[in-house]
Amino acid sequence: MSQDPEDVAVLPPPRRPGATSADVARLAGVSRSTVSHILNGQVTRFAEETVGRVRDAAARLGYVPSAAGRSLVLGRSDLVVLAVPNTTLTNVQDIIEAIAADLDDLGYSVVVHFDRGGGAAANLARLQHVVDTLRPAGIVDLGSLSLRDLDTLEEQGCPILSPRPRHVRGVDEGNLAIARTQAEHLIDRGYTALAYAFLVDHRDDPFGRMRAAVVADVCAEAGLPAPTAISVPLDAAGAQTALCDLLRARGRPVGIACSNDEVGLAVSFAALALRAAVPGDVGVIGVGGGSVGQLVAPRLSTITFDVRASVGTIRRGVAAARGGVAEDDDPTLSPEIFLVLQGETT
Amino acid sequence: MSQDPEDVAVLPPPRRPGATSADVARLAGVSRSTVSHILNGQVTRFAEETVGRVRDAAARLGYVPSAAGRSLVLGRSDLVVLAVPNTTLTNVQDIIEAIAADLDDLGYSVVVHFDRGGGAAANLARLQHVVDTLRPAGIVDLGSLSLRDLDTLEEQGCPILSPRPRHVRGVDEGNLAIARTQAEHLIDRGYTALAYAFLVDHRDDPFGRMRAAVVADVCAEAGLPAPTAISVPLDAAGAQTALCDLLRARGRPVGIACSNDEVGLAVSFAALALRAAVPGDVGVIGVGGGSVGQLVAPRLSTITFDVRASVGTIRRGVAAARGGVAEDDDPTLSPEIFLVLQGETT
DNA sequence: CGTGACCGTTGACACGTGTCACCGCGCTCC
DNA sequence: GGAGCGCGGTGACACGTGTCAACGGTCACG
Repeated sequence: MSQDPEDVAVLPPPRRPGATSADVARLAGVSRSTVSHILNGQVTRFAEETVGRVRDAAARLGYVPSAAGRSLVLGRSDLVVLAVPNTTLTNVQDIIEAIAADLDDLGYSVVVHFDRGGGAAANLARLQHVVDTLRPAGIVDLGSLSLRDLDTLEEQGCPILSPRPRHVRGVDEGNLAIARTQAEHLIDRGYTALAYAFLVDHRDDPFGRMRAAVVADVCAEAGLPAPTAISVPLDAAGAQTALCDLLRARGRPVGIACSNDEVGLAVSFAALALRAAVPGDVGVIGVGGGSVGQLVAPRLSTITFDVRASVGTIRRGVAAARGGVAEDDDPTLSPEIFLVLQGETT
Repeated sequence: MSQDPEDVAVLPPPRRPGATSADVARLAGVSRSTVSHILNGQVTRFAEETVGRVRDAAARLGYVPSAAGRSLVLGRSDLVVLAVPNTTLTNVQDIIEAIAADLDDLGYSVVVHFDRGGGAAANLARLQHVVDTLRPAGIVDLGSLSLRDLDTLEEQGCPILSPRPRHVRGVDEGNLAIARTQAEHLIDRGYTALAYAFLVDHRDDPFGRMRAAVVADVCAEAGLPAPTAISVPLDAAGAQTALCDLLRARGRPVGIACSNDEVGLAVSFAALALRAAVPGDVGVIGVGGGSVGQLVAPRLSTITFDVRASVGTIRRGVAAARGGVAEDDDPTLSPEIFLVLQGETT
């Protein structure tokens, strides 16, 4: 403090530590308020020459506003929490990547929050803690939260950027729409006997049971007999045994909704080995949208997220939370359509 | 402010807004400093009864410290930036999930940062911006950064939690160790003619070229002829054509390092269709560790990250950055071993 | 000439936290 | 009986930002 301020202005550290807005103000010869206003877009209220000086000083110092300072005064951060369900969607990486890229362009950073074992209540509590701590600008839910959870979080002032899930009868978990879509697809293809294939030896997954329950609901709605549940191990012999038992019990044709693409491929391979026609004798639909499923013959029918639609919807959610409208809003993107069918061949 | 403070203490909002440490102090009848000290572990310096009162008050109010406030005063946040390379590692989701879970237990949140098109310099600049803004507690690199990038970031006071990549001769990109491991595996298996299979029609990927260059280096070191580069489309017919051309040019046997598991499976299927023995006439190794590769016969040799080792190493890095030692440090986890071979059958 | 409006700019406050230095008190020891 | 010491606890500051209210000056208008 005994140092001449002029010295500080004469020797602007070009890259060393994080320059503050006070440094910018000093270098530009204005007050810190002015810097803050100009750098936040209040340009019209200042002389053009001042705006130039401030911007130049900021650029010269490599000034980057501190997220901590901003969050503190604004009461919310520039973070978006991405809630990822504990499911095996093969292209989850692509989805996260696309969302992160889009939000990055908008100036947000993405904090990932994965569901973990311990039940829905524990996961909500963990998410709650993160929200309380980080005060994020919003939450994007990939199907991990129930409608009630979403409402709870929104009530606490944390906007939900993702669309409300398509309503599923009897349940409120968004990702269960996957199971409904699977069942409806198989029924559309003419299968009147359905089965649900679990992945044997998978980590504790209350999820699978709920999906199977949704398939049962759809069958009941359509007046079809209740689906059979089978467990499929991820090896050729085991899968054949499981499928063989199913065919003996239910006869042909049978449509099998699988808990993921790996199970779907195992079932599909097993059917071919058993000389069953796919599709025809056996209908198969997976979940995940993995590229391998599209590599084999016949291509595996599978369900995945529509990355483009979800990104567009989230972009719209961000704009709404900001109180504006997205510049490049694409009205053809329905906020309801999140799931998409790939390779409708099995 | 005209309100009696007693009133505030009598009506503690149980869940409504984010209670501050001042609220806790008021309710417990102590100063804010005391609350801060006790809640940060300075327990021995206070009377047991006071500690109890403070903790009770904090619990009753559902107090959660503000990340913004902490970050501001500490100069660093409780965020960890995870730099994800633009590669098709099938199990990247698992890796992210495992790392996020582990860091979550340690009290950190994970901000994902994906490589995007635009080149290494642009990606580094984006990462730099995030680091300047967020002041993260550390960076975990999954192979996106060069050694020089890592040094640059560490110099700026942002510790690198992930291990320095195994040194690869002539290059400094960590993920290129993948290509070296692939090549060495094929050579170990007795193949003296090598090829590198690109994914045709993939997004612009300077990555693939560099991997192929590493394979060429390994061949040169081992005194083998330079590898052939082929492009493999993800359909059965196209893959067969590509493989057929290769076999005609190079003869048998040939070991093929593939840019990912999908290419590996395509090559493997094509070889079987061409009545070539796998392994034997054709050796195949992919990248990604996808479960489908382990489902088919023969199981695909593939390279993936050792999730357990990487998590252990990162945990150690966190402890080191904190200036302590991880409680449950497992000394059997070498910080060098990140890559692991799965299903060594093709 | 007085009053009001407008322009460009600024001072001051609040946000919530961690921590350094300090304070009072009761006890012990010479 | 006074000095010293440890215990238990606290006041005050700093961190970096956004924004409200207010400032001085100039110009137009009555």
